[in-house]
Formats: sequence, C-alpha cells, structure tokens
Amino acid sequence: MAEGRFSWREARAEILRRIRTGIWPPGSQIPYEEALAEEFGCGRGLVNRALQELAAEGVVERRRKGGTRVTDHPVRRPKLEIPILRQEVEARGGVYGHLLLARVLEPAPLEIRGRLKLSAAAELLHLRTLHLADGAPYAHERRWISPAGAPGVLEADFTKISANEWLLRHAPYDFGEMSIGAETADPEAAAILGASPGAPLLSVERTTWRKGEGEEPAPITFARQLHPPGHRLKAEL
Amino acid sequence: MAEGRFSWREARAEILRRIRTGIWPPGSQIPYEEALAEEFGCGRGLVNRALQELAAEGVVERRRKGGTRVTDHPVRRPKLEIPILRQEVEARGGVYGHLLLARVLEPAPLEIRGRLKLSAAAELLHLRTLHLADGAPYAHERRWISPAGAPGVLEADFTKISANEWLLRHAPYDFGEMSIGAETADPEAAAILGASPGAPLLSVERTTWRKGEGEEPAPITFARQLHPPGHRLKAEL
DNA sequence: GAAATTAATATGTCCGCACATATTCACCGC
DNA sequence: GCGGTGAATATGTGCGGACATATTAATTTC
Repeated sequence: MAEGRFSWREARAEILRRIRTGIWPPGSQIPYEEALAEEFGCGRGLVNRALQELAAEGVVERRRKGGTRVTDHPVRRPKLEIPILRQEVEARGGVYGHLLLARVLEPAPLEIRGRLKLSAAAELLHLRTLHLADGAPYAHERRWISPAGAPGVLEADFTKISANEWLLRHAPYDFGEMSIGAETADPEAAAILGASPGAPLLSVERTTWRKGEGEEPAPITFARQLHPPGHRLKAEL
Repeated sequence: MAEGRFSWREARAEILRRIRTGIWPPGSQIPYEEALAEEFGCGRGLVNRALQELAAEGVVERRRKGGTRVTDHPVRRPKLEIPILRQEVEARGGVYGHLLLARVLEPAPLEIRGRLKLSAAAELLHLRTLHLADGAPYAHERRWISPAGAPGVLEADFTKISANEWLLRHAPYDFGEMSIGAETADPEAAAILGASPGAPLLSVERTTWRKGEGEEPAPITFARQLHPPGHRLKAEL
C-alpha cells in the first residue's frame, strides 16, 4: 500500500478497484470516510466526494451512522449517449428533417392514459411525425401531449419546429422514463419507414412529467418512436 | 430574485431551470462561479459542484478561463436502470437461472474480431448460454471471451456461475460500450427462446475492455443477448 | 420489561482560504 | 504584421474546521 496523496479521482478509482476485485465484496461494509482519508493521505472531503459519486452510480449505499456498504450488484449504470433525434442524426453527419403527418385533438386512448397516469379522461394532442436523416426515414413517431402539462401547445406550429424541440423549450420536464423494445412493423409503419411488413423495429417510448410547486406531478407527453431495421442505440458502460 | 442561501442542489436546479426555460439559451455563456455564488448567497464551492454535475451530465461545457457555456443540446443523458440480467430478473421477483448450452475454444470470427478491435487472430472462448427467469427463457446469449483479457477463464466452470458474474469478479472492466437493436428471430434462437420464427427480438450487445498499466486497452469480452418478444429495457430520464 | 429520552456517531453540507492548471489576451520586440 | 512571451483569469482541486441531520445504541423512566 503506502499511498501518497490521493486525488479524489484516484480515491474513487481505488475504491472501485477494491470492490471489483472482491477485496470489499457485495453487501460488505467499507471503512469510514475518516479511516479511508487517513489511508489515502487526503482530507475527508475528498473521500466523501468519491463515495458520493459511487453512491450516485449505484455502486455503494450510504446511510448516516451505519456507514457505507457495497451494493448487492455493484455495477455502474450505462448511460445512453444520444437521447435526442436531431442530435443523433447530426452526430452522424446527416441533415435532420421532419414531416408532420397528422395532428388531431382527441380524448386520450386508454393505453395512453395509463402511460401518463391520467386519472380522468382528457383531450390530448395527438401527433404523427416522420423524422428524416438526409431525406431518408429515420423514425416514425406517435406522440400525445397534454395541453394541461404543456400550455400553449395547441397554438404551436409543428410543421416548423418538431414537437420534441418545442417541448424542450416551452414545457421542460422534471423527470421521466424511457422504455426500449422490439416490435413487428405493421403495414402502415412499414410503408412509412420503407421497411417490409413484419420487419423488426426498434421501439423507443418516452414519458415525461413536470413536478409542480407542491402539487402532484403533471404529465406532459408520451411518445413512441419506431426506427427502421438495423437501427441501434448506443450507450457507454 | 433575492434568494436566500442556496444549497448546491438548489443551485443546480435553478441553473437547470434557467437553461431549460431559455433564460440561458443553448450556446450562450453563463455567469462565472463567483457571480452566481454571490447571487445565490452561497460559497463558490457549491456553485462549482452544481456546475460540475451539469457538465458531467452534458448540459454545460466548461473550460478554464473562458467560463461555462450551455451545450448545443442541453439534455440529460438517460441512465439505464438494470444492466445485469440476474438483477433484472430478481428485481421482478423472479428466480434467476442459467444453462450453459455450448462451450468451445475457437479462432475469433471476423465480426467478433472487429467488435473487440483485435488486430491479430486469437483463440477466444465462445459460450452459448440460456438465461432463465422462473424457469422460462429470459435471454439467449452468445459470448466471446479473450483469455488474454480474462486470465483463468479457461478453468472456470460456467455451469455453476454465469460468465457474466464470473467476469465481474475475476476480470473487471475499465470501460465498455453497449448497443441495443431489434432483430428477427432465426429458427435456432426462436426455438430456444420459445418464440415463433421471424418474431422481433430485442438485441443487447456489450463489449468491455480493460485499460492496463500504460499499455493499450485489452479486450475482455463481447456478448450479444437476444430477448424474447415483449421484453423492454427501462431507463430514467 | 417496555417505552421514552438521551447520547454517540457517520455521513451531509458548507465556508473561507489557498494554490494548481489551462486558456486567453495584451503586450513587446523584431 | 507576426510570432513569442508573460500576465490575467476562470475553473479545478484541496484542506481544515464547523455545524446539521439521520440513525443507532445506551440509558433512564414508568
């Protein structure tokens, strides 16, 4: 051992190493911040910072009085690289474009009400959009937007700006979830995407909410994007 | 304004709010740490911490001398919730199990050499595993492991411990990448997973490397997991 | 013995200061 | 002009101390 002056990054790396090599196995408790600080030859603040980062990543769990222990499955959670379509396209050097295929105000279908956790039936703005990369189909999107969660959405012109980007600017979300799966192309989606019916499509669903002032969260939007065959999402581990 | 004593979380939230509501539009420069600290009524350390987190999330970019500016696409990158199969199954209250279907030592196929960025042809351990949840097929995995990157792998008994968990303990990775897509079930995969041929399967590929001491990174493993129809990955936004 | 109170303790947060480091910008000599 | 040099400056990192907060353990009280 005999370390000399760890930086907080080095401290984090060393702690992670000890966890991954089994020196501190899953479920075990690890030394207190002060003890580690002394061993690493640095202040408690640095160890605290290192441990807090690892806790945020899900590698360790911390509780006041009771110390820090290794998670049952100490693995860092992968981060998806590009969550926004336009960015995704432009990162590949393509030209992004979008076509508004349909726009209707309609009562929320039962499935969508469930996704948005809407208690009462309400009118939602339903959009169908085709996203393009260099003019070629990139994703077919069906989106439902709650006018209550996104004030002004009924006046927006989604032929000019994509719903995604409009919402980003005018109805920022506080939290949300994303779900990824594989689906079969129905005839309509296949035609729009230029795929053969029955082809496997990557399906990406996003739901977002806004956490009001003290009230309970208000749903903003639910969107399902279908990508043509061959499309892959990337994440770093 | 007239704020009173921000915590660093509040500072981060306030900065994020200003970015998302367009007060600080994409590409623009935001005030210096000291100015913000004064406005928020807290020390520079807290503002620094808030901004560093936002920088890590990709919302802002920071450079010494030259300040902090909002990213072109200030969006937080989603984090996948459950990256490990056993954890995934057990989180749903299921019982995890696995079956080793095949184990051969063979020269690296060309495609796999590409994934692992292997320059020369080398013998890799090729495994085929069926992962089970409550006895039902949960994922079909094909994995290639480099004995050079994972010493001792040839002696491991993968009927007892899954390759995933063995690698986690004995050949920890430093970095890696993950790729998600949709594929059609070939007859073999369909039979193993109990799906009909041609059904859409979610495909999850992982590649990991270890960054040696000064040398260049050594590939550890490449794995492709195919999930039965209906399976979805979840992430939080 | 059970319940309530109190003490002990590990982490969470914060400040003020100091110095390191990278980058930019103005200045200078030619 | 032009290239090089050095000062200015914003962020990066770190210390040591202080107090807050949550949780556990010990102690007292009924």
